Amino acid sequence: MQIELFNTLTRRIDPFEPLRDGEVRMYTCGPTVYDYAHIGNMRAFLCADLLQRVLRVVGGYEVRWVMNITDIDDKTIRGSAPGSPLWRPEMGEQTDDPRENLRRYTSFYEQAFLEDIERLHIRRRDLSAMPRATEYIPQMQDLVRRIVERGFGYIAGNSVYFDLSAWQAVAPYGRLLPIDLASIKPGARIDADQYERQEVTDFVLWKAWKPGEPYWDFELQGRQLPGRPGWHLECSTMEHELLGLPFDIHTGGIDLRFPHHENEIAQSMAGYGVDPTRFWVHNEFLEVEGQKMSKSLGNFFTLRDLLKQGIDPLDIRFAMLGAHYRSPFNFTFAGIEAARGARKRVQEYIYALHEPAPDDGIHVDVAAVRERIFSHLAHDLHTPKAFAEFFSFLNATPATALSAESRREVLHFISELNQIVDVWDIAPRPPEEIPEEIRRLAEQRWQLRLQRRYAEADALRYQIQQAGYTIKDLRDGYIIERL
RNA sequence: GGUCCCGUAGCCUAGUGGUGAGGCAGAGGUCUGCAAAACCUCGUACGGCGGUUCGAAUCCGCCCGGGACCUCCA
Repeated sequence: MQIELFNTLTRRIDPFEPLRDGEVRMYTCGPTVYDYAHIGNMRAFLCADLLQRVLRVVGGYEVRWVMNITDIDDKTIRGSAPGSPLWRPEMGEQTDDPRENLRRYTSFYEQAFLEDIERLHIRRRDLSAMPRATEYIPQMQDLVRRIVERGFGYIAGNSVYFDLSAWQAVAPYGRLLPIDLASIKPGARIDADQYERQEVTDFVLWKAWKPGEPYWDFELQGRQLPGRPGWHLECSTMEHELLGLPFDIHTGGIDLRFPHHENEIAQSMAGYGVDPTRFWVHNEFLEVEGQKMSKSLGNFFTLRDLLKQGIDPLDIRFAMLGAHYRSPFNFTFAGIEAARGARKRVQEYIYALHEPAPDDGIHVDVAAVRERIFSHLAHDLHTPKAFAEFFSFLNATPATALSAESRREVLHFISELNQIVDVWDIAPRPPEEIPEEIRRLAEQRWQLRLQRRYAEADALRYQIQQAGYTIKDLRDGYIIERL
């Protein structure tokens, strides 16, 4: 099916075709591993995951998906510095080597991140690579060298900067977000990489070493410039190395449009001579109870915070997919509760599809429903419309009324849909592990009930409920379920 | 201060000029000894005030509220 995507570059929904036949190359700006990821970060990765799954399942493409790990920047350096309050015992002992400390610190949070995304069913197997920035230092240095050689970079104070005015003389800048060009101050430089979005200025490509910080040797134009890469540089380099330029789709949070992605474009074009990607896909932010999520408001959550509260990560996944990726998603606990109920309802429907069908079961046109739902997904990942369509179908088509053949077809379709949504179990209802004691009580109750000794039967049911199980009476028997 | 987005029934989420939107919660009903589950039925909502129009949630203006980027905790 033809996929269409909103492209930040063109500001409209464009039909998508990969540059190479049948294969989509896609890059996602990954986490900076300085702390546990929060649910706002998670939304961005979930949106990317949705996109790559829709490309595979609806578009029928092979997808080569790369998400980087930023393991060198101000925050990771600060966190791994000697005496840092952020250092945790699980990271081991701090050493005399800043680079080794950085490695221990970031690998701890990288591991935590991998665990987090796995819980949200962002599958490691779908990612063809998760490169760490520190493993591509020589390639980054090569890109800096290219940029300088072509006259778009210069050395100043042992750092290397991108010469924005030289660049603007030959190419447009501000393609992703209209930038007020008048605010550009010629020659002004920015060193900070704390997601530097200070001003439209010459941004740093290579940052000079400061005592105590990790550094890599770098020789440029006969000068020794020990230091580390600037933030924007890593993505430009790793895309080039792992996907090849140009590639198809670049995703990230909407905040990264400027300056990060804008600078990425400038670097890649200036250094490699290639406009790196054709589709820029940006997801909107997450809010909490209608407010910006921030530590000062006390509404700041990591995924782990929510798991501690007993929330099922798949309910979070389902809730987030319920909002369109270009709309703000309002995270509320009531919303998660609603998602839980809706998800469970579908799960029960799936279980019911596995049960024996009546002889007079009705037939449904599954192909038509599939077509409608998938075309909503194909049209700029419109999950809300797809879900509305899906639930309308479920409402109109009770599982219990379906013929055996239709049940198979519906099940097959839901299983296909679940290759994208990935929050349901397509298998039959798993047998409950019911303790012998509970089974005995339930059987006793059933016998009492057959004898119409209801008061005694109810007392037993109450006892069973206290033990955490519930009885559902059927026509000729009963089932026991865990509460 | 500049540029821009949003405000939909109790709660979420779609919908950009002209029948019904989807989910959760809630109400009534069928079934059941009772219940649970399942199934059926039920909600004329569009922040406020003006304006344009035969007709506005949808367009325009102002106001209120939330958010984004431009000036580092996404």
